[in-house]
Amino acid sequence: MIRFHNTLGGEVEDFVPIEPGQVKLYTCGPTVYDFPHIGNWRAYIFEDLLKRFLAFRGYKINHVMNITDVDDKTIRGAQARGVGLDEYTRPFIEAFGRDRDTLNILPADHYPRATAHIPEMVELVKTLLEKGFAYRRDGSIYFAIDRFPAYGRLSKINLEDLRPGSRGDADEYEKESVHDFALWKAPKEGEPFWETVIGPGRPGWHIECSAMSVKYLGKTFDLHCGGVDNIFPHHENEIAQSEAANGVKFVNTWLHCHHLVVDGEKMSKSKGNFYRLADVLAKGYDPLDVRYLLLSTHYRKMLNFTFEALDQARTARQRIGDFLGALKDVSGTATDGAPIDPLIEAARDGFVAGLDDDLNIAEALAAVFTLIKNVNPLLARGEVSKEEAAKVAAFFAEIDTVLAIKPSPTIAGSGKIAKGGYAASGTASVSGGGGISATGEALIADRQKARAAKDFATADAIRRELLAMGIVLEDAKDGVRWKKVGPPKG
RNA sequence: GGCGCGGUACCCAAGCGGCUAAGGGAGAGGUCUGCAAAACCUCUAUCCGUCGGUUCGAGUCCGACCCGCGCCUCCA
Repeated sequence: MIRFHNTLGGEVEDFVPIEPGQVKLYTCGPTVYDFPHIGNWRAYIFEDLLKRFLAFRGYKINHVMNITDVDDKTIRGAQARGVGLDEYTRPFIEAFGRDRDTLNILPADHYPRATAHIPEMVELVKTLLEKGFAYRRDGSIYFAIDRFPAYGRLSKINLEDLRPGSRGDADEYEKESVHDFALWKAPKEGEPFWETVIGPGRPGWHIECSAMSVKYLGKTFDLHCGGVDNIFPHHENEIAQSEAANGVKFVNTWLHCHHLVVDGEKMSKSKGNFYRLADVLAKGYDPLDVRYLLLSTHYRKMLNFTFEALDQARTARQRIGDFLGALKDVSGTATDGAPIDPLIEAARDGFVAGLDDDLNIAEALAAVFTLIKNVNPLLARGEVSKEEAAKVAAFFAEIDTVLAIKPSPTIAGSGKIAKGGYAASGTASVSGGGGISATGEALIADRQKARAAKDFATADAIRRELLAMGIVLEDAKDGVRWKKVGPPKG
């Protein structure tokens, strides 16, 4: 039984989907006014883990992720650049897709864009007006919070307790109550707007998620995810709009992932600790090492991003890669060592039990590393048969449908991924994915010749040269193994 | 002020009432190796922010306190 911590109620509870075997999932997507930073990716990777694990447990998933392509920031950005909204947001949408693939995140089933769903939003606002939950003021339409008594249930907020914030937003005209929020914003000079039956204007921030989720998932669906900062007001407002309009429960389970901080502090451009994915990759790190790091801390815990932690993540992932390489090299037939099957089963049980428990990734990973720890000694003593090694490798392939931290064939082909290759003794013909340059191959071959001639000075010089190229050599009994490594530690 | 999160070894991080406190990284010694690397073996928290309490028994429950952090209408 899978259990999740539901923000609504604040407790870990059994997960029971509305339709057996099916999960309807909505995750808050990017506002495409800029490139995402690694904190955004932390959230998307958490959602990917969630999704992959649900699939692993046999669920079919219908995943919707919105693309917010009209809001204050996209409008401001487009104006500043003197281009249309569509032209302004397009590169960010494309970059989002690229980075998502780079991080091995499965695409959603639907990526509805706000600008493509104006009629649905208008319809929803119309319903709210008709039902008396909304009112007009100076061309804008607001949601009247005091008509929705359940307001504040998700975030456990009492409106009276809210610290009165600065109310200098020029968009806010006269509202009945300070906390009422805009469903529809009156047109302003120079801003894009739509002519609709509820009047000209553009949608408020929250309405798109309510309108698009109902379209693709129905009035009530299973899971809604986002960052903790979305709890209030965004998700609170979504609940108010959706439940007021539809008269039924909006979402059964809310999952919120905690923030990522850098060196213990919130990322900010002024502090110089603000990283986008490209900034990290530019330092030579493998994107899947980044994925591993962002994945390996429980989603409800604040994640402190440091390059030291990234180095540790890389090493941990390397240990898995080395282990898989060693499995590949097993050629022996049989053995009377300890049986492998129980070790694999124990690992699988631990892995599933961990993730079943509100995605306890640490427990799941511990089970995986324990398997490595148990099999490596057998490997070292030559007590693993080829068949057994294949079984262990198959297990890793199985769990990697969830973790997705191993080089995938497509990305490995680009040669960016640290992956063990293997060169038969003396020939340096490399096999296996990962790719290595022709000069690299030639150097390995030269070094093998030098070693055969006991010219160790030359051999070591070549090894250093390859290291400078980011290639580490490991001399094994039956040949030389190479792997690519990232930037130097420290 | 309100709501919430966290403080477990040198670092990261599980455990949340009961065997010798997971796992990863780093470090020390050893085996293997031409040397390395990887792997293996051994070691590295009598103790889980502090002080009380409950209990036969507490990082694990209760209370108080001390730190660090997040949100309170831009924000994953």
